Amino acid sequence: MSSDTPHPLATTEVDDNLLEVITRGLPDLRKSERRVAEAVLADPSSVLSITLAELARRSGVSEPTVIRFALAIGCEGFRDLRVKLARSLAFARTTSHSAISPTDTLAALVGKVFDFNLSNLNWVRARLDQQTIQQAVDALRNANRIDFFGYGASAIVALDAQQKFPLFGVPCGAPLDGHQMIMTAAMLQPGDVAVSISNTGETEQVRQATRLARERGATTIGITGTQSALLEDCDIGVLVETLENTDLYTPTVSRLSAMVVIDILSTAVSLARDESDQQRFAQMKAVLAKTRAGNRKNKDQ
Amino acid sequence: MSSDTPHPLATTEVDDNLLEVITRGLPDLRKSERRVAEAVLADPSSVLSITLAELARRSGVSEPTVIRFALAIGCEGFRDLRVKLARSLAFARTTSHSAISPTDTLAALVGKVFDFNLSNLNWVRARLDQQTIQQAVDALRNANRIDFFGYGASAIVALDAQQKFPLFGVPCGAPLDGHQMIMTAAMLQPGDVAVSISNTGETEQVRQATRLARERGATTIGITGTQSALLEDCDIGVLVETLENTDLYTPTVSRLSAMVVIDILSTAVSLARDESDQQRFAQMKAVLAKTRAGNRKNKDQ
DNA sequence: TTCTTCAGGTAATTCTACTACAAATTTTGA
DNA sequence: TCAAAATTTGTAGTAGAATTACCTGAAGAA
Repeated sequence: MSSDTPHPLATTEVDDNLLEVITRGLPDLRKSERRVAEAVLADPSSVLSITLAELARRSGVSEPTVIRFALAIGCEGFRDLRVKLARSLAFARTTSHSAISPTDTLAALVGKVFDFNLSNLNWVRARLDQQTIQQAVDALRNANRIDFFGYGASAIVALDAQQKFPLFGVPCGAPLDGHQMIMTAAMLQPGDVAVSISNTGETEQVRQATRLARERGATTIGITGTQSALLEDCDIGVLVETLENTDLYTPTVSRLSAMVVIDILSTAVSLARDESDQQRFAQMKAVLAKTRAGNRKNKDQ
Repeated sequence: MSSDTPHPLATTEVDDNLLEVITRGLPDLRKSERRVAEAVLADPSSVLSITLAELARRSGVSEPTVIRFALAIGCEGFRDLRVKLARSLAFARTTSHSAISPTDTLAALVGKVFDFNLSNLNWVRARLDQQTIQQAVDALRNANRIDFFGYGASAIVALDAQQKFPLFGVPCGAPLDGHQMIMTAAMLQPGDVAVSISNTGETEQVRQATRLARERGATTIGITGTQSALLEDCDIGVLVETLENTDLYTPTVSRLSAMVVIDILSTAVSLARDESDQQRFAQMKAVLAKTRAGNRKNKDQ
């Protein structure tokens, strides 16, 4: 696909979000091409239904310039640009997610909440640093014991993590109050891993436990929503940049994002661990299923 | 959009998967249109890059027939078909060939997990019954007390919900073990609401508590991933249809989906409740922020 | 300045999507 | 059963969309 268009801005990976490619490439474009880029970014979804000539008119440039723009951002022509754009827009249909208002119908509200969460996940995906994730995976796969520290809203993420990781044969904990955290952290030793989760990265209880864990020689992984004090305290700092949460009514995004990151970590770790562990995992699931089928009194899922 | 193409197969909602629309509409198409449909279904992604004439040749029909086919399935022409197809394929791509394999690079894995979660949320969105949600909102906004029942993995969703709803001035609980659930349910009375969460809808502890709550006269809301026994037990049954979880390594989807539904419910309820409650909410946030700023020892977020 | 280079436009060209109409096929009614 | 009506499908033609070739003018270098 991009093999015959070796332009510097050509998309390197399979599905890079086209809008992002455009934004990133903006400075490298020529002046009038940039005008096209801005016109596209101003109202991306409309580009799907208008013609090349119309886009040229909107941008105040000639038609060939639009084509040159398309080629410059790694498309094979205007047709291809439309297809790629449609694909990119499929997830984040609403680029400018309008704020939720009390006058919204329920249908509108449902749409907005979904849109917001979807575009948030896209946002997070685009900004997640793979190297850091790799480091975290490496630390976790070799851990003798893993403890998850989360307080308040982040406690839920910690619990989620704690439910997943034991499946790979590593003992896990998720102490929920400050004292328990300290006690748990105090018991850690080299070879253990502490995963601290806090959206603000300022929660004192979590920070204390993290510092203590580090002093004890454990590897510390921090997961926060902003560059924060907690990340400084950690050996490995995973930054999960969520969409600005200007809206009063959707505080879920940070939790949701963190859970997806946890999902990635646990999946990667489980793949990295050796076969025997995977067998143990399958076995364990089988037993669980049997138990559930037997007396209908067991754990959900 | 579909207003000027009042064809019976026209897409009624925003984003129905086009491939599904085609499959569903197959029997209603005329013979030669069906040939086109089959050609498209045989290799959907290639349609994005070929011309109308080429598709006609592949299908063994004339060019106008291809256009008629496009109109028949609710598109506005071949151009529009390509755009809609590209959008649908953005999801389908993940749905079909997203099995995570041990040979995947970390980057591939990250992409797949995100893709899977994103397309899942889209899936859920398309299948969520607004009427049921409306009923749930109506019940919740008038509740004197709300209890969330979840066990195992679903306990996390219950906790999440329990963290959100008290903000609107209603006392909430989320008992986590079977005994506590029964005790809590036994204390409910008319005017109270019990929200039971279970992906399988078969968890016995949750079902027991739910039945008890209903006997006590409380309104019961069930949130499950499949049509299940639990839904039968409830006054209001919210079905959260997630993507088939064939994959061993991503059990998060059901939890994530349920959390988004909870998000919708809490947002809708908060909008529905009167001003005074909203003020209380803002006040509460202010106090929380002050406390955190003061001693740095408070709740996250 | 004059030459060179390159961004960007004009105009011509090709091809694509679509329309009008006619042929072919199927259905209906006597 | 056959002819008329209705419906499906193809042929041929066309508007206009995307693309290309080429030219102009501006900016920078010698």
